[in-house]
Amino acid sequence: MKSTVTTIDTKEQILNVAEQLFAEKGFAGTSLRNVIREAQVNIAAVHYHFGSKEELFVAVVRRAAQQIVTSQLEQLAKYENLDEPPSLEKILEAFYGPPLRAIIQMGETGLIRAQFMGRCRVEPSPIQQLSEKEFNESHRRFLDILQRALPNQTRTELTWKLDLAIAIIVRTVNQINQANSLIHKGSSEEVEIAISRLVKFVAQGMRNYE
Amino acid sequence: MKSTVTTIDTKEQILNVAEQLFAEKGFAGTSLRNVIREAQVNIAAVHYHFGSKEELFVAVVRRAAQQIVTSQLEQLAKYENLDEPPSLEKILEAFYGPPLRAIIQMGETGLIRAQFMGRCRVEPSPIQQLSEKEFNESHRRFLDILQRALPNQTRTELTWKLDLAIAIIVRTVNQINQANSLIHKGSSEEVEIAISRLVKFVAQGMRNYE
DNA sequence: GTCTATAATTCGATAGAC
DNA sequence: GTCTATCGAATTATAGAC
Repeated sequence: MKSTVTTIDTKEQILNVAEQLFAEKGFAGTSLRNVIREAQVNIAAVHYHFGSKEELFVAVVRRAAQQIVTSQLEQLAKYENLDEPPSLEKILEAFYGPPLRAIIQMGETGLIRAQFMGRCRVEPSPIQQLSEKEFNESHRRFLDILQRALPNQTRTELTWKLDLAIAIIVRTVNQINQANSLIHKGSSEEVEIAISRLVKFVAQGMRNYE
Repeated sequence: MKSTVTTIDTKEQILNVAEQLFAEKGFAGTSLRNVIREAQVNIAAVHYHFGSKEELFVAVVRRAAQQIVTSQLEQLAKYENLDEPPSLEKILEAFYGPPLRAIIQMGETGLIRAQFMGRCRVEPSPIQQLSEKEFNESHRRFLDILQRALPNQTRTELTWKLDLAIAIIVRTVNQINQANSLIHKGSSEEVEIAISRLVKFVAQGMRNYE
């Protein structure tokens, strides 16, 4: 079916360009004209495939979030059914490792995705809410297992610590390739070192309590 | 001089409303017409007092950043001329304490300021650069004294750790009053507890190295 | 599914009267 | 210093031909 292929290409082309521009300029700072110019498609194609600017944004969020969440939960599943809770370090490794490796492996596209996800967290209502919804289940399950690994800490305490852990990974991936950043786009060994240092940095802060 | 008083009121009124709208919607998401409607001033007044939308943004940044930087450097000055470097905890206390206390003391206005400063960090070029410039000297001096307190760590390592420390304080103040957040707008005792927990959280991660 | 053409708003900025 | 009026450009979205 030639027409189907063409459609998918057009849709994906729009999604890719929209993700990049939303990442760089935010929702309000990106116009559909910017998107269609770079994607080399017609303005009407956006409305035909997605309906509106906001629905286009939701589509971009869905695609990005699902990949991250799926890889995280895949790692987490190994631990959830064990009698013994895993160490805090293993949990953080399951949280940080998959998205970081995926982003690095994707190259330039990964950096765009990282920037996009970070921007979602500071978008005004209702854009931010649309994106956070995609992570709800993942965050709840990570909190559950954190609770088992750190039984002396309250749910509230673990919640703001996980929130800070997210802020840290978001900032880290957004600083990739910046001067003096923890990670520079490069070898997979460098990524593993960065992950272990991030895990160490955060684990120290999370374990501490009172 | 009545006219002077009126002028200052108009300028400050514009600054206050602009800070709130920039904080909520970002630079691109805020129109000058939104500002003048809420500030109840004339559209031409904005251009008369500030010149352009971008110059208005710079004026808002200046006012917000200078207050934070001044209070931080005031604390830091006590340590810079000592022979013995202060402990890591004391440095972080000087970094986190003054802005956090100021924001809490300002009430609703402080929350807006916090949101605004957080948003500056994710604005696209050249907006972000305009705001980071205001913090350059402060960050350099904090790095210098961190270097003395943690002589075993490289400048690069301390740089990304300070960057994460900033990401943490930014996220924390932006989550004030959210469910399960570390701080809820309230008593000054609660603020001091929050500061010490934040310091503890970050100090653990920063001290660790290799 | 893709295109052109255009409707209907909204934007930043300015000229000029007061 | 403040106002009205307005320009020129850009925006989202849609109608209708192909």
